[in-house]
Amino acid sequence: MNRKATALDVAKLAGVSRSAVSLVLNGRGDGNVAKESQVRIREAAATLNYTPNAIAVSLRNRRSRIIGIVSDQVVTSPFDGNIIAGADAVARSQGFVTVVMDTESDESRDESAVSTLLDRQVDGLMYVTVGLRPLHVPLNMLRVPSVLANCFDDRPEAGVPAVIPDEVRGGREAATHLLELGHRDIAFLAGDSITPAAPRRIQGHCDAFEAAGLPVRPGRIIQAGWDIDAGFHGAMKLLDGVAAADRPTAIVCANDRLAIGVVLAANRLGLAIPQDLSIMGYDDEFRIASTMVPALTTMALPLREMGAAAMTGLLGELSEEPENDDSVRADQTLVPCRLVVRESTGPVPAGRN
Amino acid sequence: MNRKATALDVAKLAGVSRSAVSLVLNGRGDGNVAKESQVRIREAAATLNYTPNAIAVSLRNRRSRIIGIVSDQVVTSPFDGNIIAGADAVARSQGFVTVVMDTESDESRDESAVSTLLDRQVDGLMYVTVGLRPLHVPLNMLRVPSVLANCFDDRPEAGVPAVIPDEVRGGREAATHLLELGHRDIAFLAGDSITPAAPRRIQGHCDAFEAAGLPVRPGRIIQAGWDIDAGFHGAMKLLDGVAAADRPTAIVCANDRLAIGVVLAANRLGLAIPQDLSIMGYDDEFRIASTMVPALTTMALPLREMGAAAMTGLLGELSEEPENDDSVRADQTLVPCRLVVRESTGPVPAGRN
DNA sequence: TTGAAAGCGGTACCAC
DNA sequence: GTGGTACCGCTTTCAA
Repeated sequence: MNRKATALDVAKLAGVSRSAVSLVLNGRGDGNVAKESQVRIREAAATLNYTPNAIAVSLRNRRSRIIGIVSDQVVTSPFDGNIIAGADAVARSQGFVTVVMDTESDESRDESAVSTLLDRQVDGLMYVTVGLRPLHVPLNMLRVPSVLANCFDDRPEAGVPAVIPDEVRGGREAATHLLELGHRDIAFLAGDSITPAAPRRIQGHCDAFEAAGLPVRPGRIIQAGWDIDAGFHGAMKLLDGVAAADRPTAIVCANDRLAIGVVLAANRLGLAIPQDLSIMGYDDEFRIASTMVPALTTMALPLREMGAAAMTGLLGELSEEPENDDSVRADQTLVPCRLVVRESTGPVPAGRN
Repeated sequence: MNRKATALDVAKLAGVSRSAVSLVLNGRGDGNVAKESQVRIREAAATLNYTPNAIAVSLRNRRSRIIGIVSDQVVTSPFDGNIIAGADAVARSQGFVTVVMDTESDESRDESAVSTLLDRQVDGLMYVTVGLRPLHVPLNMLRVPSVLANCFDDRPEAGVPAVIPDEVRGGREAATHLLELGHRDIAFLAGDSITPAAPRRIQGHCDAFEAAGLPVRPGRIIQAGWDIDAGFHGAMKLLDGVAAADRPTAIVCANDRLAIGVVLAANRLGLAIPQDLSIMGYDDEFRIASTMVPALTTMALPLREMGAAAMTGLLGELSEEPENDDSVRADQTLVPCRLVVRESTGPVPAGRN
């Protein structure tokens, strides 16, 4: 538990100066330090188990190689941890470390979280949210290069790039999957519209019908909620006591938990899945969608990819020439979702196409 | 985006020296700096929007006020983020910041994660796991005060304190809840025994029966798995085609997802919950247990509390006199679980008690 | 090729 | 009370 070795210790042991140690260990030894010295330095460093003090390096270089991540409740929620995981993997691969501050959805803590991070001299910032949503970036976030993941600032002047899932396309491809299976009467169980994810998925859903030249039956888009019970009750409304010919043959849900509720309802009503009813989820929630009975066909959110893309962009910005400060690029990168076909969807029942 | 103000800037503006600024802003002004100067310094700091550079402070004080957290897959999993959240809340309240490195369950990355953290000069370390499990603490972890959360090192000489849930008691109280409702034939659906959580919960289960002077029917403890499908198939084995008098009247599951599977099966078999069958979960998984249909009675894991307790202990150790280094306290703190009664459990069906 | 020395932004000791 | 100054550990320039 004795103090860690410093560059000076290494220098002494190798019989050289600290400068030499620094040069060699940073790969700029050739042409500056004699070959023999280099070897001795390397050996000394190894025997002393020397690694540089990152704090001191940060202070000296005025770059901490720390990326601050502010999240609204990613850490405590079972959902989007993968965004952070994806981001962190990229950061780590480039010698960065991330420190995340979770505001637990208390927006009044945004600014102070960013301040704390700024005081720690983070080189860049990333704001991550659990669900897709618009927000006003904390002003002090603009002090360092920043990026938004799974959220966006819709004020055009904000100028912070965002990486978000292509929800419209996701909704469209989900519907298309079912249309191709012959379904014509498809219901959509949405969550509330507090997050723009729901309306966008619905938009895509309708787009698919329009492209197919088919109408969306009125009353088939139901705003229920996001949880199991909402799915259950929504499904009961759609199915319970309704004549077979008047039931939708497929239900697409705005997330996998809704889909669980729908399956629960179908089981209770004695409907076989997918023979009598096809069910789709959304999210491909870890260990939920794939282990359901039946396993859920779902639209996977590209969480890891989003995190990775956001971090890659951010780090890229950091290494660029810092001349072009005010080239306000308010990009918005759309990452496509991934259709995962499992057992809960199948051909439309005979006579209903 | 201009450079941040430094203590020197403040000193100049206030017409004093850096030392004075440091003293005042650290609350040791009285008795050292004239009242007027104090005011001027505070004003100057405010107008310049000065906050100290944490990196510089760390270097000088040789304490970074950073706690490193190594997790096996907490971040990406939907489970134990709350351990980290609880830990982080405590850390933040004392001016610490946490940086978590997720090894994504690759144990070979343990050492390097710890090294990275150590290079960053963390003041302490915490190791968190998703499921309760024994482990060998990475050796270099012993270089700074450390704590384990939801895991433990069973080598007596390890000497790293651990905070874990009281699983035995949890299993006992779950069984007791059902026994009190009159159930006598209770099945236990366990996960695999890779994690000691399962055997401990089973242990508690059997303890409760023994305390009640009742036998556990043979074949009623089933090792299934941890996911929805395992619950489904386990339940089918227990219930499908079995005479009513020979069916268990209650099933307690080793987690909430197993319970979902059991409900799914019950629904399919036309069994009403809790009238025909009581079902218990374990974990009180966020937005799962409380929104199931019916809402699940479950045993809540004290995740936040564990994280908070672990961090509190760790920070306490940091502020203690560092004289008593080798007082190898291999404590193990057991945090009790919390019974949450909802709708999925009820009195035993008539004639089965 | 090498080493001395100047900071990076603070803190804290020590004369005055 | 006050300001000068050494130092935390490292990088980098510059003179020898």
